[in-house]
Amino acid sequence: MSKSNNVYKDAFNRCLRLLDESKSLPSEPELGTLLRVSRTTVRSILSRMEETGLIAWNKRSKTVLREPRPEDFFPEEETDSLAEIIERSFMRRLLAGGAEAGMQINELELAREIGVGTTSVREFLIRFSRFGLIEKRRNSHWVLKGFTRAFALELTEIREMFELRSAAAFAALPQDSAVWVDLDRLEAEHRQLASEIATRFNEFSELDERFHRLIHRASHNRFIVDFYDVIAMIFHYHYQWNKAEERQRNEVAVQEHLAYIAALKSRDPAKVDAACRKHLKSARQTLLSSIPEGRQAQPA
Amino acid sequence: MSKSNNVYKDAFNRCLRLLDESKSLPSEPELGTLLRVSRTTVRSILSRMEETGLIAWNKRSKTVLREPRPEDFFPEEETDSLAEIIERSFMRRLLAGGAEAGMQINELELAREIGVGTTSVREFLIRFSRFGLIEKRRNSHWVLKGFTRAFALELTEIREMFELRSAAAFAALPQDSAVWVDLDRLEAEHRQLASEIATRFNEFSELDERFHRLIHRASHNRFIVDFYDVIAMIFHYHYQWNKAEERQRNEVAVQEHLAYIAALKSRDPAKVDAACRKHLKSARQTLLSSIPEGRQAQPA
DNA sequence: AAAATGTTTTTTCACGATAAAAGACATTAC
DNA sequence: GTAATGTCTTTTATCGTGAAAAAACATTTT
Repeated sequence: MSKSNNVYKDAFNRCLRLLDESKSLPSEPELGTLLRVSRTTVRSILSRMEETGLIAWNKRSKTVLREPRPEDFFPEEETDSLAEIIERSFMRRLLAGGAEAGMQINELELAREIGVGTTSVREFLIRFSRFGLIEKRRNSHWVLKGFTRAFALELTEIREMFELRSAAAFAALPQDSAVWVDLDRLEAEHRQLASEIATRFNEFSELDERFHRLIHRASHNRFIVDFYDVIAMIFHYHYQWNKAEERQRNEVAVQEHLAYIAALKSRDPAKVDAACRKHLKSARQTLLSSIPEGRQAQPA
Repeated sequence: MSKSNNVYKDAFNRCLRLLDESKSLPSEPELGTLLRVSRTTVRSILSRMEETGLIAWNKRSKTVLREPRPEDFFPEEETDSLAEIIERSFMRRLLAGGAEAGMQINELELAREIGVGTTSVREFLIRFSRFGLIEKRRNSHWVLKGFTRAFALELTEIREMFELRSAAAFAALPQDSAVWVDLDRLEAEHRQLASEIATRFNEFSELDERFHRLIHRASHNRFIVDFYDVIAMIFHYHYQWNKAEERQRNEVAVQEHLAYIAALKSRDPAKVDAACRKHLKSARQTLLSSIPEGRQAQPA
């Protein structure tokens, strides 16, 4: 099978949404930049749009002929990259229980189960290993270390160390730095969300990530910035998995963020430290409370 | 070609060294544990040893017939894993200059140049990416970020954060913890090395790594422990590359380690902090002084 | 019956091959 | 002459395949 054309399909779908708004499309290179794909892919998209009667295409003129209909879109599941498919399958198995620490991971079995080649699974596992949840035995299998309380504590320890430092660096940034504008924008989005929290509470996780990434970037340290990928991954699946009290939790978190933003704007190190600690503490509580464990605490 | 039998060759060589000392070999499972390979590999080794007249092998009896000769050994270069070969080639190119930041890395070209398949190169790059020196453009090439001053500063910033914390945790460990015995042993090795520094200064880097890993382990945090891999990699190549003042540097470092060890044994947090800081500061200096750069400091 | 040896099966590692996607070069349009 | 389009080349992503190595199972030995 070699390679799926999900890049094309995904870009095609995104291009369809562009069609709505304009009566003619820009140049091929411009479209490529817009959709973040090469011109080769842009041309495939245009070809298909011409074939299905969406546009009339003649050299520079690309006139929109009709509104895109639902059936013009490629099915969502065909737009995912293999890496995404593998990650989802893997995380489902990991979180769906039966994933005891110490269990061994079989590349071949995983590949067969997901219906992909072993190479892709291997590459996924290597990439995934930096999250600290699996470990390779040289010349042999991978070992699952498990989504345990210990993992959550180790993760949050680093997170707290990094974020306190980043927040301090952020507050020390000169007044004319572009980040203050970004922060203002995020603050506005937080206020907006807070006022409509009853209906939009599930949009928090995306805002949360953007907010923390902005702060971490102030560290100007690639290791700190990259570590946020680990946190983001864990929280992403954590949110999907643990829906209990979601609205309540997010409402609290939004308020903590607003206090944290206010502290940053005050540029007073002590206030920043306090607000940051307070928010991180409750984030840790949330994560910990969602991990069952306690097994060793209940002897038979 | 599919797969080299370097595991077998390496284990064979190590087994030859075992031969020297004993007149008969232990059981197959025991040998497997000793050499850290499977029994399948052990049996291949025994077969060859029998063929080349090194041992007489009949079921449980494996009698050594003669001393191994130099020609019995497989050439050293055939015992390296592909990953090691690729890493060395890659680092040579990276450090041998001409590796400007921003340069793009071509998987196919690298693979051809080293004489290996693309899969191995891809997997290497993915594994290597966690060191923060390269970055992937989605669906496209890798970008070299370069072994720059900024890299060194970001790396040491994290290192210092982690090591100060680990050292504090170490000092707080109960007196009956096994680490104190390990520390005593390392201290003895340091004293030994210090007394013979004139001739053995090049053995320091290995001792250095073992010492710092022991300390980092006290953090009981996988992210801290794993981060030492980044440091170890950088220092490994750094030592190979920058031989200037090596003896002098190592002599200083050994003394700093001894002071650091004394501080740990005192279990006084303030002393530990001071000794740790002092050593880390000079480690940073050493690393920084070996990085040319200064390019932006000399405008045309 | 425990632990070794002997045999078979399964898994990992690495390759070459091929379609998708990117990129480079040549040509045309404004 | 700049910026687009048209065409061709190179690189990346993924698979199936086969040998090396591990692991599982069966048989012997002490």
